[in-house]
Amino acid sequence: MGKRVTIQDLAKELNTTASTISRALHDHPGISKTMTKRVKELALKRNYRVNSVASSLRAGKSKTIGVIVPMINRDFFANVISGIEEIAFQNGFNVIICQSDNKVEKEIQHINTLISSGVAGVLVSLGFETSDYKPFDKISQLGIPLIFFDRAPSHEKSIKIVNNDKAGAYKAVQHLIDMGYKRIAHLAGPDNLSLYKDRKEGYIEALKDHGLPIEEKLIVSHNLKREAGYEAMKKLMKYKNPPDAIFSASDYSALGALLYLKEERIKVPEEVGIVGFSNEGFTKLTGPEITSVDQHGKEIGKYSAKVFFEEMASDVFIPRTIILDPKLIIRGSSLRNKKTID
Amino acid sequence: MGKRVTIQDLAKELNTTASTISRALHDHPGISKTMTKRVKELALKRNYRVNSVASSLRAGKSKTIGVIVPMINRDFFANVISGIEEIAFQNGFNVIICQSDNKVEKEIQHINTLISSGVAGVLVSLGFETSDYKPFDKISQLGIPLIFFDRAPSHEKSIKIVNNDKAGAYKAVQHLIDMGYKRIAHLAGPDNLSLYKDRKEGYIEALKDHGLPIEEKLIVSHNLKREAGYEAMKKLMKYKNPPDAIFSASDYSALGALLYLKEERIKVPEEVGIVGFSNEGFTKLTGPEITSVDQHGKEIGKYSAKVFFEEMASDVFIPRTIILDPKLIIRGSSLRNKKTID
DNA sequence: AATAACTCAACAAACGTTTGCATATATTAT
DNA sequence: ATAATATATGCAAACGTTTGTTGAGTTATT
Repeated sequence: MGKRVTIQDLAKELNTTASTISRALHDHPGISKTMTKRVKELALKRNYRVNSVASSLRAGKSKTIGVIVPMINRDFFANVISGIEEIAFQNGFNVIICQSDNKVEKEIQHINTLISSGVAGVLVSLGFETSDYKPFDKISQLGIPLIFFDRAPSHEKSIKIVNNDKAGAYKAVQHLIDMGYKRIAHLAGPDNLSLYKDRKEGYIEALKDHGLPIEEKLIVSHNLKREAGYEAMKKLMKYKNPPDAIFSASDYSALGALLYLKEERIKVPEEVGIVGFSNEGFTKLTGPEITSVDQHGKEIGKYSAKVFFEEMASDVFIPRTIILDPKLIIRGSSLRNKKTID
Repeated sequence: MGKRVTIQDLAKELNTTASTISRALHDHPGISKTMTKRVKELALKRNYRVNSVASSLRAGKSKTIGVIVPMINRDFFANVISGIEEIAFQNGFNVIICQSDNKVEKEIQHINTLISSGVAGVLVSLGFETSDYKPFDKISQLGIPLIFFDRAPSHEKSIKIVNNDKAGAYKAVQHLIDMGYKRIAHLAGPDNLSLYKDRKEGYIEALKDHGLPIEEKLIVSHNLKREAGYEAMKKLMKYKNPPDAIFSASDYSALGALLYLKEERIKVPEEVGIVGFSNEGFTKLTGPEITSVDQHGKEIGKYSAKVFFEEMASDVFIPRTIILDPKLIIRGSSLRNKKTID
């Protein structure tokens, strides 16, 4: 069980001091080429690794980025994380990932541990119960860059990387209209998160633009889960005048809706069309495959990380929002021959 | 942009020293109740957070666990990580997650950064190209507990938490035999990872125990991906005497096989039965749903973390293997009425 | 009353790195 | 030859926490 090699050890072996070793390893111009070479060779030979705890302490911050997401076992978040990691590692940073499980108290706990561990920045996607953003202020107050992605606060005082959810929703609904669906219902998420609000607005706007009426009872708020989608679908189909298409703010509830319809032997897409949101991996594995709005998670992750590095370099804080345009992936659940009545 | 509060700040405010503050916060018996109370109140008021970088440096190790996995966008790994986090956070630890993307060089890079960041322990699931375990020795040599889970080295000198893959495979194949399938093919993973070797052995043993012949050409090695499963299935079905069932070491390739069969209008499970491995989320979303072997990832994660804490507490290293029994989840892809010939 | 025992808090060092400043040697200019 | 400059290295402090040791003050013991 060997003790870890430090620059002191290297210094002793070369009859010099820690400062010289440190400078040599960092290619400081004040150190001679020969010395630099000797040091680097010895460091390699002795398998020296910088103690980044010590260097973080000295520097006042670490080369670590904290990421808080609701959960990692969602394709979208897993992809975002991959994107973040890619950029982070390129810059010699590593990443601490925290799952909030959509719970406010866990978010707060994670904020505290991240601050304690001296992260250089924090990237957050909010849980959908979070409406109080104060706990996050602690981070900014300490001068730690704070960047929201995907699920961001509704106010304008932060840095956000988000999808243009409204445009995505609009595309989805427009597509359903193009396919000839007339009574399009919406499974909506909680309004306190702007992205769900935006999806709903996109839905409404698309209907309006095409002269279709907005019916309150066709908009069902739910918790985005499969079960909720199933129940919502059941409820909707019990109406005297049921919808002929569903645009869901979540793939999971879209799947729930699909499962209900299959149980009831209602044909998809012939009788009812379905479009989901997020392009989860499973959407191309169902029968029929589910049309969905892709949010290119990896890109969002990369952007978020890049913005963090920008933010770290600059010393003025400029709130801003970067909006990425999502893409509609059309699949079987909404692809029917257009039935025109007129 | 407020400066961070330190114990020095608190000490100054209470006309005492940092050591007293530190001890008070840790309920050291040598500090009076009154003093302890005063300190804690002030700490709360000033929103003091321990600087864990400093405390890690002082302690010689941090309260962080490093986790290296091939990728996080797999249900199994996502669940393992959830399990690890749960136990870690209970113990006041946090978790750094690194994705190796199944690349050896990334594993090595991650090992180095984890050592640099002074993690207290490392939990690893190997990439499937890793056959040289030496890079991991560095970790143990520094006295850092190293625990493998799921994809572990084949040798006996490490601590591992693994599934009883052989038993899982045996159950899967036995089930296929029970269902009346006679020519069962196996989509095998690389032999250098014990878990794939074990799955193959379970397959072979089950066949033997039931008096079925082992045919080399029914065992196809592949890279576990969907595309490979598709191609393997295509190849197998071209034989003059094709298999009537597939036991795949991966759900993804099982899905690939299923997709090929559907394309060819070969009925599952009537003509060909399919069983996968891992119980990925999508297996219950396909048509028909795919029978699979569940590895209860969350449990593995929890075990791994617990073993790490045990290991940290003890000072003798005892190589050991903890084996969890996987469970067969029977679904539509293998559930047919038994056809007996005899 | 003198000493022992105890309680509480301060002192100081250490963890490993980085960096401003000082110093010593070598080089060049005058 | 001497002063000015350049080059290369050493010294020491700092980051914030923890902890062994010391010391002052108080209470108990004889």
